[in-house]
Amino acid sequence: MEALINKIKSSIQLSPEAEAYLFSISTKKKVTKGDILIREGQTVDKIFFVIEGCLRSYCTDKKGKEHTLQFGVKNWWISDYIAIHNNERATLTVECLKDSTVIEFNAKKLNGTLTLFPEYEPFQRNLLERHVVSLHKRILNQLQLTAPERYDLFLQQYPDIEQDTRNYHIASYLGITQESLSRIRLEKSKN
Amino acid sequence: MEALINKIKSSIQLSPEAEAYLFSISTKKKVTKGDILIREGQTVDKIFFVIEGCLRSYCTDKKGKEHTLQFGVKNWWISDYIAIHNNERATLTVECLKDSTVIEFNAKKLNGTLTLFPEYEPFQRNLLERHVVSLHKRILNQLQLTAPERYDLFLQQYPDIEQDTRNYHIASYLGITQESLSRIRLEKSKN
DNA sequence: CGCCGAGTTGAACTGAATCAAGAAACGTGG
DNA sequence: CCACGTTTCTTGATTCAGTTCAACTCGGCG
Repeated sequence: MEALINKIKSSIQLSPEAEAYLFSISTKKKVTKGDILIREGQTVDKIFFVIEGCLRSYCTDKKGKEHTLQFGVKNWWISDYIAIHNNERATLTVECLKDSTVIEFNAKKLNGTLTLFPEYEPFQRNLLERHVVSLHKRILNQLQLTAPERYDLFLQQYPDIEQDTRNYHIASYLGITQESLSRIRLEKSKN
Repeated sequence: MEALINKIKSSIQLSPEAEAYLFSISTKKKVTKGDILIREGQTVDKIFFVIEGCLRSYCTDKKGKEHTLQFGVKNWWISDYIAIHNNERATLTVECLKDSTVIEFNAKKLNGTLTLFPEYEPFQRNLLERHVVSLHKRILNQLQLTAPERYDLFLQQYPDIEQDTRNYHIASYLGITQESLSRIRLEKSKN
C-alpha cells in the first residue's frame, strides 16, 4: 500500500484524510499462482493495483481460444474496465500468473474518492491519459509491425516477464499462436 | 460550439465562468477535404472536437504505408494524444476526409481548464474512461476476429462512414490491404 | 517409473499480402 | 457537356507469413 501512496504522492499532493480514506477502502491481498481474481460472466466491482508479482487479463472466444489483453506487473492496475465502465458482467478473466501481492479496491468506492477528494483527480487523469497513450501505441504496433517485430518490442517493454508467463500467454498477447512464437524464438536464437 | 457545451452540460454542471473560459480558448473552424490539421513530425498543441464531418488520424510506416488509428466523426475528439501526452513531435497525421466543422482547442489551455474549473474534471474523466474502454474493445476484436468479422463490426459502428472515406482508409483501420477489403466486399455481396 | 503439461518441430494448408493489369469513378479544363 | 488524365477500385496470379493438426521431446512430479 505504501508503494501506491508514494506513487500518488510523487505526482500530486495527497491530504492525510484522502490517504486515510484510500486505506479504508482497500485491502492488501496475497494471491497465488492460478488464482482467478475476476471471472468471466460474473459481476465486477474490484480493481487491483499490483504491488509485486504478475497477473494477466484475457478474454475467451467462441472456439475457446484465449486472447491476452493486458499483463499486470509491478505498479500497474488491472481489472475489467469494459465491464466496470459499462456496468456489465465481466467479459474478461483476470488470473494470477505467479504468487503476487495486490491491493484490492472496490471500484465504486475508488471512484467515490474522486468526488470526496477532488485533489486526487489529476492523478487519476494522468493515469488514464497514459493508459490511452499506451493503447494507441499498441494498436499502431499491431497494425504496422510483423510478429517478430512485435515480439522484440514486447521483450523490451517486459524484459523479465518470460520467467513468469507461459509461452501461450505471450503469443496470445501478440496475436499469434504459441507455435509461431516458438518458431520466432528459434529464428532469433540463430542470430 | 453549442453542441459541445450541451454535451458537457448533459453530464455535469458547468458554471457560466467555465463555459466562458472554454469559449475563450477555442476557435470554431471550417476545414475542407484534404486539409491536414496535424502533420507528422511537427509539434502538436491542438485538439479538435468534431461538430460535423469526418476526419482521420494515421501513422505512416517505413515503407510508406498508412495505418489509420482513428476516425473522427460527429461529437468525437481527435488529435495525436501520444505526442501531446509525451510532449513529443507528432507521429500521427490528422487529415480531413470531407468538408467539416471542428472546434480547435489549445491542448495546454484545455488542460488548464481542469485546474481552473475542477468541476469539469468528471466530464473529462468519463471521456477518458470511455476512450479506454473502446480501445480495449478494439484490441480484443483485432485479436479474436477475422477480417470479414471486423469489417462487419466496423459497418455497425460507423454505418454511414463509407460515403466519406476511401476504401484504403477503412482497410488500414482494419489492418488489411485495400485489395483484401475489396474481396471481402465481393464475398458479402454474394450472400 | 509413467504421467502430464509445456514446448518444439514438421508438413500441409490457408488467409491475406504482393505485384501487376484492367475497369470504373472523378475532377478539371477546354 | 465532353475528353482527358488521375485516382480509386477491382480482379487475377503468385507468394508468404502464420495457422492448424499431429507427432515428438523435455522436464517436473506423483
